[in-house]
Amino acid sequence: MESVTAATIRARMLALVCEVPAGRVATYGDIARLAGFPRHSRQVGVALRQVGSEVPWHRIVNHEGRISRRGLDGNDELQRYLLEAEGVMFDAEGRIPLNRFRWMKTL
DNA sequence: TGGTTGACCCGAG
DNA sequence: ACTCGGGCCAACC
Repeated sequence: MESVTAATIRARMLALVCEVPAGRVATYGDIARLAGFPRHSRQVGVALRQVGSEVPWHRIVNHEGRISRRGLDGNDELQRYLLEAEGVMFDAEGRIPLNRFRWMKTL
């Protein structure tokens, strides 16, 4: 058996992010759970931070359906722009209705 | 070597 | 709906 390294987990998470189709979103927790590490949701954010355009990072939102803030930088506005361009809609509170847009992985 | 931070989540009250 | 506390751990001082 091969040992499960941090790099392995990261690669697996990123692979799952790539599976999220346009017009749908997934939460950090969803990705962590699907990767087989239910409570490692923070690591999804860590992984996405260093990745570039090879991964649709904008389809990942927090458990409230909101765009997670990164403090500085206006990339969160870009994220909303990209999602709306794919047909994802936000309510008046700036949240995405997860019951409608949440991605459910199909076998 | 050790403490703090952070693109998070969840249960309990 | 909100607060509080615990969990998790790579990255960064």
